[in-house]
Order: sequence, then C-alpha cells, then structure tokens
Amino acid sequence: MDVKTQIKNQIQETLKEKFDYEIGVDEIRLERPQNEEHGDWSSNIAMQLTKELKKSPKEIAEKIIEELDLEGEIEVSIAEPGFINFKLPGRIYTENLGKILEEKELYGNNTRLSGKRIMVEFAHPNPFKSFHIGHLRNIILGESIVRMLESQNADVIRVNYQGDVGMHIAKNLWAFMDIDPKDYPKTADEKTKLLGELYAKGATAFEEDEKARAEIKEINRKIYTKEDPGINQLWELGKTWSLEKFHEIYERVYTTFEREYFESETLDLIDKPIEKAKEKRILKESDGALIFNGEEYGLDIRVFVNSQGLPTYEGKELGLAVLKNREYGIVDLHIHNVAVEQKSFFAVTFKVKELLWPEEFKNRQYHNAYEFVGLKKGKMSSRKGNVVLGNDILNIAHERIGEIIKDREEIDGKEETAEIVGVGAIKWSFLKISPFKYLAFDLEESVNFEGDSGPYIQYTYARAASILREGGNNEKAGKVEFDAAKYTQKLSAEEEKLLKWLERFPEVVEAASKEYMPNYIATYLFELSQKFNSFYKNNIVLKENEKEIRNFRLALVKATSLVLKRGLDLMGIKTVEKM
RNA sequence: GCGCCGGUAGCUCAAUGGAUAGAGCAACAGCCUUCUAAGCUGUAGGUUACAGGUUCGAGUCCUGUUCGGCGCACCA
Repeated sequence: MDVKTQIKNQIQETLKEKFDYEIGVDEIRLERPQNEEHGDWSSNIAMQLTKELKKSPKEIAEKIIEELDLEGEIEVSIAEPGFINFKLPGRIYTENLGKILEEKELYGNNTRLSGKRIMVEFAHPNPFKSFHIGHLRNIILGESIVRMLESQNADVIRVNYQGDVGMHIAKNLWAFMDIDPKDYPKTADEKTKLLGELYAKGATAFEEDEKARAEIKEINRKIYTKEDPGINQLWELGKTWSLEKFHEIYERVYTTFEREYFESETLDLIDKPIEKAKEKRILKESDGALIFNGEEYGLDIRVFVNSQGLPTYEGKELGLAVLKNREYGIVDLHIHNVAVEQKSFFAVTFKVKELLWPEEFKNRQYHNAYEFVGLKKGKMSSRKGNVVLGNDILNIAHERIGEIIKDREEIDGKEETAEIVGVGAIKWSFLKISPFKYLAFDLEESVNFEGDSGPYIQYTYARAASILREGGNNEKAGKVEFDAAKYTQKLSAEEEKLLKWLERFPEVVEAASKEYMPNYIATYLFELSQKFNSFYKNNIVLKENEKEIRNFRLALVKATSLVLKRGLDLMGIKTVEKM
C-alpha cells in the first residue's frame, strides 16, 4: 500500500472511531501543498467537516492526529486554520531514486488503461489544401495524446481522416484545369504552393462569379460520380501531390498512422446507414434535404444529405463509422482530436451514431475539442491564400537553431541537431499551454530558446548527458552505491528539491493522460529543469571527492536525464546528447 | 436571438475550492578560475474584466453585466 492510501485509510478509521462519522476513502482528498514547507501531502478534511461535526477545524484536526497510526516515520502537523500536513521521510525519496534507475524509460508508466483499445483520429489535413499552423497544433497534440495513452498501457490505433471530396476540392480543380501540364511544378514545395494558389483562386471565383459558381458545383457533382475521366485524373494528381507533402511533415513531427482514411472511401458505404436512419426516423426529410433534428436533444439541426442528393460531411461520417467498424470492430473509445469549432458537428454525429449503433458507439466517443490557433499579429485565411504553413514554421525554427550551433565544434551532426531542437521548440510552444485555450501563435516567441522553451529542456538534458558521458560508464553511474537511509541526512537543499520532484512524475503523467493535457507534463519538466540547473550550479558532481556523495549525485543526474527524456518523449520531442 | 470557450503582471501563460496568486519573455542589477552561460542569482511589476451571491475559505462555483473568439441546414 502506498503512503497516500495509508494516510487516507487512517483518516477514515479515525473519523469513525473518534467521531462516529462514516466517509468514503475517495471523499478524503490529499493535496500537494503549493508551498513545499507545508509538507509533502496535505488534508483539508478538518475544515470540510466543521459543520457536520459541530467542532472547530483545529479541534477536529487535533483529534484526528492523536489517533493516527502511520507506519514509516511520517511527520504529522497541524497548520491554521486546520490543515493536517504530512511530511514523508527522506528515505521514501531515495528509494524512489533507485526505482527510477531500475525502471528507466518505463518510470512514470502505469496500467490504468490495460486491455483498452482506443482509436485516436487526428491530423486530418485536407488534400488540395495546405497544411497550416492549425493542422500543426492538431498533429502535435494528437501525437502527444497517443503517447500518453500508451504510457497508461492502452492499445492505441492511430488513424487520420482526410477530406478528399467536396466543394473545397471542386474549387481547386476549377482553377487547376486551366494549368497546362507542361507547366506543372517539379518539387513538392512548388506543387503544394500551386495547390494553395489554385484553391484561393477557385474560392474567390466561387464567391464573386455566378458562372464560376455553377461550374464549380458541376465539378463537385462529377467528383462524386466519377463520370469525367479528366476530372478523375486531375483529382488523383492533386491528391498525390498533397499526400507527398503531408507525409514529409508527418515524418518531421515523428508521427505515423496505422490507417489513413479518406472521405472518398466512405461514399459507397453511406446509403445503408442513411436508409436505416430514415427507417428509424432518426433522420428526416426537410426542404429536399435529409436532416437530423437535434432540438429534442438540445442539439443543432444538421444536414446529412443535401437537396442535390449528395452526402455532406455529416453523411460521410456515417460511412466512415461503417468502415471503421468493419476494420476494427468495437473499440473502447473513439477519440476525435478536432478543433472546438466542430463541437456542434460532433455532438450531432455522435448522437446519430449512438442511436444507430448503440453497442458500438454509446459512451464510446469523445471529441477532444481543443481551441483555435490564431496569429498574434495579423489574420489568416486559406481562402485568401494567406496562411502560415506548418512546414515553414518548422523550417524557420531549424534555421535559427542552425545559426546558434554552427560554431560549436563538439556537435557532430549539426543538421540533425538543428532539426531535432527546432522541431522541439515548435512542439513545446504548442504543448506548453492548455489545449483548451486559444493559442496566439507568435513565431518570434516560439523560436525564443531561453527560459520556458523546448530547447531549454533539451539543453538541460544535454548537460546531464555530458556529466554522465564524462562520469565514465553510464551503467555504473546508474547504480546507487550508498546507504539510502544514511545518505538523506547529508542532502543539500538543491539535491533534496530535485529528488522530491522526481517522485512526482508518475502522477503528473497520469493526470495529463486523463485530461488530455500535455501541458501538465511541460510544466512539470520545466520545473524539473529549473531544479536540475540550480543543482548543477551549486553541486559539483564529477570532481566531488567523497565517493559516496559523488555516486549519489551521479545517480541523481542519471535519474533526471531519464525523466527529462521520457517526459519529452511523451510530448513527441526528441533529445540530443550534445547541443 | 440561442449555445460553447476565454478575460490573471507590459506580453505569453500557471495555479485538483485552500495557506503569502506563481513562472517565462521583455526591463533593470549581478555571476563564466568547477562537469555546456541555450545556464544561474536578484530587483521591479497584480483591485485575477466588472457587480452581486454561495462557502470556514473564491482567480476557481452560481447569477447578472461587459469585452473577445467560435458555432447554430444543405462547406469540410
């Protein structure tokens, strides 16, 4: 039994004995005091119960601690107005240090989601359109969510769903048809640039030109029917161009997909569920379209098949559900990592899927509605061809890092280092803030490498790596060759803070994975780095004469480097040994 | 009109209903004669948008106001 559970059980028993008051263990909450001087754990139970027990919080707290029978030298104290604070013996933390060194990169994992199959759908860029800063937030967040779930022992299915049919394509093809194949660009960058321009041209024409609008609608129809070989060919070509570029980006951000779905694949599968939905009166006709009237569920009205008889995005979602079920059967949870602007869409399609296929979908769907990305300066619009491209951002970060390290002789692979650190800087800037908060992206700030930044953490890791490299055999440094109980007496302030902070990692990972908030990990790692750097400044490791202290510090450095690396890994960020 | 999200230091963000609201950046002042200065130490910076309420205790919960973002039938 861990310390936390022991304390809770004891409080529960004491309340029963002393006050004849029954309370569930889960209702007793132990908190981490913000101020570490208040101890390692804190309980507010005495204040909570003042009314019910009709006694002052202090009185209750005093009675509780009188009766507590805790094992293992836990210090208990009372603070105004009635907090009960627990201070754990140093031994717990030195023992945990041994645990980290033993478990290595598995430290922090748990088995909360063992046996669960979770499908995470993320990225979804649309072919023919650009992969912009919004997609970057999506894929970086999605990748981290996948890794966090895997750390909880879930069996994760990574999928991507991409819109390769619909009006946005038709707008593009309308402009695409005017390009002479002789003028087709050669490089992937030029190709995607052209596609972006074509979309902007088509979208503008659609809005401003009556004739163009009719033509685009006709192209859209032909995309669905596949009756026009010329259009089919252009469609294939543009899609290939797009996907080539998308895969380049996936690779750069260390993402892979087990299955990439396309809207075009769903088209043949839509009729059946639509029929079924009509029979069950889930969908109804209205003004020539087939709609779901969500009002009775407090939801919006949304169109599943338009009055032209073409399925909308909503309709295709039903086809996708059929396809997924066919390929993967029932999964425990479907996570859709899609920005908050689609909240209404998911609320409705979730409800329809649940009504159609309760066994497969009821209580098995979650829309991770993360917030929008915008620019701190200026506005973005793909319609106007004015977008910040994902790749450009990564390139700029890469270049900036390249400049910084170009004169550092000790770094071997400068290009690779610049890439890893550059990508890390961008990922960090996205993940360090809550996903559920609007992100005002500022390129200058995200490539600022000081303080709360990816490179700062990576740099801290490299410092640790450097000590371990020069400390000789890493394996040996990884062994704690000292008497843990005795050594705690001699800890410096920095050592103690670092040691204690390392022990929190597993609970941070668990909370982050439960709430889909990688920023918890970022905050933790930043504080870990600060504590390590402070330790680094004031506690010499390699030149320490006393062998016992030297070994302890090497162990501490090793453990810190393991946790830094693992934490960054959960965020989808790589480390370098030298930078 | 209805719904969802947000407003915390000059800027970007933290803060499971808890103890003195914390960081980073920017500004200012220090530290390279110890393992990487992408580092460390310090100073300054706050009516937590506003007004009520609930609570032993509110940045956090409730109500209203206000400002901003997003969404609400044939786009995805």
